Amino acid sequence: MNPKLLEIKDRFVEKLGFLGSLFGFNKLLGQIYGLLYLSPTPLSLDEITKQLQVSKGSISLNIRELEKWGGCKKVWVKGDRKDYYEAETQFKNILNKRLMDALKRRVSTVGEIAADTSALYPESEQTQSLSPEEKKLLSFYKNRIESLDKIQSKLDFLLKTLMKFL
Amino acid sequence: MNPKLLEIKDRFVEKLGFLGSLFGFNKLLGQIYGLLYLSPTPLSLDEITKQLQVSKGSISLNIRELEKWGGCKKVWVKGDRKDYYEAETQFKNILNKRLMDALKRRVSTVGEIAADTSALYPESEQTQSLSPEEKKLLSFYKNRIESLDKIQSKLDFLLKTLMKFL
DNA sequence: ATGATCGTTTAGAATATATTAAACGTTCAA
DNA sequence: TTGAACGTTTAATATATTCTAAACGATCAT
Repeated sequence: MNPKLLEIKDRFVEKLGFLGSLFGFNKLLGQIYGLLYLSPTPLSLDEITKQLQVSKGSISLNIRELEKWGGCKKVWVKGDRKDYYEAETQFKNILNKRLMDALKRRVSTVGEIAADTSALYPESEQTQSLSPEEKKLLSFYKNRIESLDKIQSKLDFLLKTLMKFL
Repeated sequence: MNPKLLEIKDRFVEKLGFLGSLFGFNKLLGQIYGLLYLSPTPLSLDEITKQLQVSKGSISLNIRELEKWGGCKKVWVKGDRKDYYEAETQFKNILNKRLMDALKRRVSTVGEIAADTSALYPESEQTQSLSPEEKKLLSFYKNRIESLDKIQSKLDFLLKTLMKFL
């Protein structure tokens, strides 16, 4: 391959690895995406392995992860047994399918914390036995935990709004 | 401390550690935030160390990180040399001050990749010496990299819109 | 059937990250 | 001017993550 073009590709792959790690993915996952993104044709595991100089196992693992996130998809190449992959270039799809799901799941965790913790609140009979300071502290806890719950609803709304824009 | 209340606090702290790691922070950072969030009064490094059973060094490191993200702030306690911290409870502030900055920085990285990589494009004279297939590949690269740049603008717009909602 | 070619799994090695304990510099009170 | 009380830094350790190489099962051509 022409050294100039190779340099572009390598640099791009490197940067996408960095971008991936910025977003909390494995660096290799980002690199694979970069490689597929700059490939006019689908690539097989072998080719990816050769181009990135990484073990087959790692590629196998990360490309499935990438697929799970909607970053690439398997394509069938006539007359070849190998699995071929191509990049999902519609960024909208990647965002919608997976990233948003993950984001929503994270946001909902906020609400789960409130639900989970409030299950530990003492029954009203038990509350009687608390000292005045303890009663005060308990209601402080309740207040704070409740506002966390409200935040969750807000974030939820924000996400839904955001998704309509995409 | 009353065991019932202690249990609530501990559970809450644990969950916030988990939440923190979900969002790519150090678990301890989340726990510290949880602890401060459920404390009616500001806490000193020592108290945090004692309550979380973690070394002073770790706390020092992570609380500064937390502060950097707008999750807590130092407060002055009259007559005490120690640093005291309290949670930032206005979630809006945390989001605005730091999380959004970080998100914007990440998004802008996408654009930087395009700028950085396109700096490697060969000069037009050099392009002459490329074979027809190479020329084709180069324009393919240019196309893909350009669309990445467009995505960056879109994301940028989305973020700005989102921030207005907050 | 046999062997070659796939992708996957896995146990151990390599690497990166988080944590501790101790040393350190500063500040302040005596 | 000491020394005690702070928060920070750091070097070593512990832990978690990532990666490799080899084993494996499945599929296909012969």
